[in-house]
Amino acid sequence: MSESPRRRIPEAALGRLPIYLRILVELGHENVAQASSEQLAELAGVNAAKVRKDLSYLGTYGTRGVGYEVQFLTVQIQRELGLNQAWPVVIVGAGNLGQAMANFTGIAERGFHIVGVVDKDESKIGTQVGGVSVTHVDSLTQLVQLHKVSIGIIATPAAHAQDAADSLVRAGIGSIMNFAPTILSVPRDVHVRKVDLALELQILSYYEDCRNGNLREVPTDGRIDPVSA
Amino acid sequence: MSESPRRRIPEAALGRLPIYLRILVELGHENVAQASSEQLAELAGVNAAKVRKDLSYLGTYGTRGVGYEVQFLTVQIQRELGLNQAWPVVIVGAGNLGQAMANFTGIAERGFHIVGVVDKDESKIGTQVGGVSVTHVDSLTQLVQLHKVSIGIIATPAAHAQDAADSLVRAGIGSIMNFAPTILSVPRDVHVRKVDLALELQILSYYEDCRNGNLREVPTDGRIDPVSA
DNA sequence: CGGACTTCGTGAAATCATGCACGAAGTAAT
DNA sequence: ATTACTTCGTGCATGATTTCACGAAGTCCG
Repeated sequence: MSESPRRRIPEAALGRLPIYLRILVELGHENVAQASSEQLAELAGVNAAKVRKDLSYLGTYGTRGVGYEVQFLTVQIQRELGLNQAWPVVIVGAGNLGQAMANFTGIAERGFHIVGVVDKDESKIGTQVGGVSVTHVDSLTQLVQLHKVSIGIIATPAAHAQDAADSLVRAGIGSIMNFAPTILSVPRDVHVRKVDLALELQILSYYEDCRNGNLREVPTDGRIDPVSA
Repeated sequence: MSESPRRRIPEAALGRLPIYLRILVELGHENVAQASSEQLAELAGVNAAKVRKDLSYLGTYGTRGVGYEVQFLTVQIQRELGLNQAWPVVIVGAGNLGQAMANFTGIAERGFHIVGVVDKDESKIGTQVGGVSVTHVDSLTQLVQLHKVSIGIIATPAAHAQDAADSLVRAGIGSIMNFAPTILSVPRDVHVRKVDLALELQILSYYEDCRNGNLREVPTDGRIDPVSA
């Protein structure tokens, strides 16, 4: 595995890399030079073997008997995630969520740059949101091409999400983060990640309902009976 | 219609039930009486066999040769998810995200009720957010007990998220939705779901980087070579 | 009624993810 | 150099999830 280990990283592992990255950046700020998989696992709330396996997809960057170099590993993960550039991002929908995303410091801190917020509602156009002024959705293509944007965020009501997606795709975007509770249909080569806030609450509702004695055999003990119908 | 054969639903399937539910509700609004697993799969963007298996965890509610009754199945999923009651919810943090969540209609539409928003910043206290006025975080316990709240949302900066979690746990909450990019430490019986917005963007960044032909060589010596296409 | 057709429910195979356990490779100290 | 100790990398077993494929159970129609 010396030359070109550009194997694809499994989804599950990929989803944890940003977590390790955040932890490493924090450790760096505290001037910690090295960290073992054990320590990282502790901070990430996972198993140490998992940390090692996840990191092994990037290459063999650890030192046995010592651990990982914080600075070095930070850079490797950033590079792997494509974070050695500032990605320009557009937001479609200047409602509460769109505004929240535009103002979200965590996004800017991690190297994403909101270059535009568009909406179809005339009353919102011209208002300042997160340092940019809202423009009409018709300006999307222009915006995308001008700033070479490849990531779009859909923060519209569900009813307009597919329209928003179509506009983004037409404008030439390659990846979409979708907050609307809708299954978008997009060309195969466009990547969509959905974030469904109500869905998350509904899952919590399930667990709360379980806890409240509405019995469903919770997973605390391990063994499950094959109950017949 | 045997007595509830409530075996535990696998996480993966549980995560899709809210999607089926949304689709069924929509179909109901369009006065569609029945739907096959094929149709549901199409609308949910998944495989038909998966739909059937997922639904089979609830019981055998389909009719062979016909499909599923939309109204009936809707109710069954709601019941399974514990959505036959309106869950009161508190939000900790009245920043952009907290406000967006408080105002988010999708949440109210699905039977969740924001009964309070708290913050530690004096300047925010008293302001109206999503129909309630922001109170001090010290009033959390009172709020939780008064409204019998069991679900809390953390929308604070990362630095205060653990404090927020501690307060919620002390107040007696059982489930937490955490927007802060932090691993919370909570008692074992408290359920946490994290929603990490920057993380999602970082994953999109990875795929965009792949798409851009950035076939990253992984040098074992640590040299970083910014390969451009 | 019977045969053609539809669609569910589910065992079994295939795929993916996790966690253990151990050898390999390093450090530290004598 | 040797011994003791640490910690990585990974093969392998186990578990979870997805997908396939097919029998079972229903509808429809002549």
